[in-house]
Amino acid sequence: MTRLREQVLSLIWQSHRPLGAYDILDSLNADGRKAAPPTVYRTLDFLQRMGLVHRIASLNAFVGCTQPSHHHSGCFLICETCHNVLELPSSSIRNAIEGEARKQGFAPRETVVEVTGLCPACKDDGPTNE
Amino acid sequence: MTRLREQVLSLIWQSHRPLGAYDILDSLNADGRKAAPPTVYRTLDFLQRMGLVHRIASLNAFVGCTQPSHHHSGCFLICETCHNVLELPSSSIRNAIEGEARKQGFAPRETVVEVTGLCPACKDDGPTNE
DNA sequence: CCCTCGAACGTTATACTATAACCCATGTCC
DNA sequence: GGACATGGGTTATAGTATAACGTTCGAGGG
Repeated sequence: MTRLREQVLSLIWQSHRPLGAYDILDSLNADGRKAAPPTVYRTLDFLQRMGLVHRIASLNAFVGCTQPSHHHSGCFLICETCHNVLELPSSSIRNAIEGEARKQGFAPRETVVEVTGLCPACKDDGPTNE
Repeated sequence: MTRLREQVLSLIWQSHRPLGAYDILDSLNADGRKAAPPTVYRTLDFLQRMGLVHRIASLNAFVGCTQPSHHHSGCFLICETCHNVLELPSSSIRNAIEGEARKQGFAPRETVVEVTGLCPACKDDGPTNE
């Protein structure tokens, strides 16, 4: 765990919503570091391999993992209004999906589950928040 | 359904594996049409709205829908070796996921389920195919 | 001690994906 | 025939990601 990696992980954790790679890049540079895209992507790759960060494919963005202990990727609820992301543990869903895949003779390696919609707060606020 | 839309849909159907927007663009232009990216993206948007085409978020690519009758998005098994994609109907999985989301007070609008791994053929071929 | 090697990161350039904004042609409906 | 909606061409640019190579530094072996 180097200074750079700590710095990126901390940025991601502080945000509580998905950050784009270039958001991270800008923060790093605002912070005095002279970084270019490969630096950020390499760091994100590392953090993903460590299970500390997830990539949200629907958004091309990155969030902190809420349960770094389990390495499995989660199931994400993505609010279209406030852009917060909630990670569900819900390995049962994952198991169901991968079981279904195996029934087809498919060998699953990684599973992405991303639900887009409205989070409780934004749903109740009605259209005022949009 | 215009000529352009038929042409794009036909390209996607003929390929049986995800096509990038720029692959489609190149095919169109090889075919005599003078197209630019917005033309392709607009057409893809239309075909998605019609439920004829799905976007694979993990790949930034597009596949034909195998069941255009049901509008819901499917569950995709993506082979890392041969790049074929199998769409599972499996609305039960979708229901389970969205039920789980609603339990959290979340109002789901769209759900992405993408499983990456090895398809039956590539799994059995072993590493020879890689 | 010096050498090698690998990991981490910097640097430059470029590839790939997607959209904004504006234009014009055509068809429909009153 | 004028108003308006739709489809699609055109130009430019924004946003996301990687290739390829260089530099530094520390660990371990001879």
